[in-house]
Amino acid sequence: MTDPRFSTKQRILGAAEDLFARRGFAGASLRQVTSAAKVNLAAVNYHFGSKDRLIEEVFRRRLDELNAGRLAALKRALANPRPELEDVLAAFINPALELCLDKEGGAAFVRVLARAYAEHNERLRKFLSDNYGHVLKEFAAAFAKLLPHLDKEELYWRLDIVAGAVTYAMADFGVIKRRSGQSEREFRERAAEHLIRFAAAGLRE
Amino acid sequence: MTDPRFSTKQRILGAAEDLFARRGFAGASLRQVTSAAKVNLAAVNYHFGSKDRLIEEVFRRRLDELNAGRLAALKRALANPRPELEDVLAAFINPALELCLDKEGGAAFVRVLARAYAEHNERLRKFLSDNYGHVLKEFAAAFAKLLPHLDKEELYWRLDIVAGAVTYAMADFGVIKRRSGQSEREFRERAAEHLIRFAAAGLRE
DNA sequence: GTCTATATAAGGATAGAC
DNA sequence: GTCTATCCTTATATAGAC
Repeated sequence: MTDPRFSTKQRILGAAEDLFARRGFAGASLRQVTSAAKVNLAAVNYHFGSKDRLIEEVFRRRLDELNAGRLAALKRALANPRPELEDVLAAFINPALELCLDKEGGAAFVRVLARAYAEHNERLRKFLSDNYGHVLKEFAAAFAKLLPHLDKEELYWRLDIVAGAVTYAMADFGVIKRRSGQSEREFRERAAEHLIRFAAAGLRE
Repeated sequence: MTDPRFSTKQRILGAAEDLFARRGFAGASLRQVTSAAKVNLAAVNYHFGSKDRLIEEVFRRRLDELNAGRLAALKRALANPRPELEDVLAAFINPALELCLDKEGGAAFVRVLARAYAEHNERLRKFLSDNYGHVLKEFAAAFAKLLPHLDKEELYWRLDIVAGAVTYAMADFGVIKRRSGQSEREFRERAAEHLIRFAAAGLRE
């Protein structure tokens, strides 16, 4: 009994994720969240203390796993004696793709992640940088090895562009719609393929 | 007297632009806007009718000029008998760059524009598509001519990726910081150069 | 851990004087 | 066109019973 996957806490996190994706952090109220989660309004403050802390927990719940997956995939890619640029890009992108496709609410979460960039919120930036900054560092080092013709500044410019393109594409902000008859999985996998090819070309240039 | 550039209406639009960029549409209240604009709270409803209509006017004030500039630049680029891919990309990007650099509040506006993508707001999407969709169509046609090896679906995928990278980079969502001693103009121009080179490589691939 | 009830602040919008 | 004052709704957060 009391399956932890459907605990009050998890239901709140799931509802918050969905509403933050659709309406933003300021746009989604705790009343809307608790109502969607079918829990009492007071439960948010009991379990999380405040709306800001709830927001952080929405990130932590997914990012711990996502970034562990990215690091593991990077390690596998670099186990190859001559890794390809595409492999490192895939190590970054594919775990996000799996999150989108395999986890309940995963697609909502990547949109929440994209919102975080737009927020420019210092508290949120610090939280993300403190907790997950090392992952970006490891990827940057791997790209640097594969692209020795780029100096550090040039490399960072391009990685910043790649990060933007990936974030935007994963969050499905674009105008391309899924064709009828095409599954969500097919659609997303195509998007990831295009993204990897495009980014690899831009990085190699 | 009564310089229209500093009218109550324009002051509200300027303050709204700044606050929407920094806090989002839901995150910035009309009280904050009118306080920053040094006008009375009731002035928003008098001049615009509602917060939603104010948001639309914030877009219209800039986008009319921005998109006219983009179309004019596209026309100039296509006047060349053998236009380069980079020229068409520049026709799209440079007017946004000028807006950022030369117009008071321009930098805030491009961030507002990026927020609009994240919103997925149907009302806002329809407003933007109705009023400025034809500009994107003209650019898509120009790219199609320059990239005959790409079928329509392939082309649209890539343009979607480019749009994301441009939006994200222009809104300054990335982690790269301006170096001390580097002017805002230098910094932004470098960003645009990198963006154009990167996007051209990804499109040609 | 979950509820009701409520404190307290802030939100958008408007009425009506000037 | 601009002001004050106010209506009404919604917000976050908490106190205290169960």
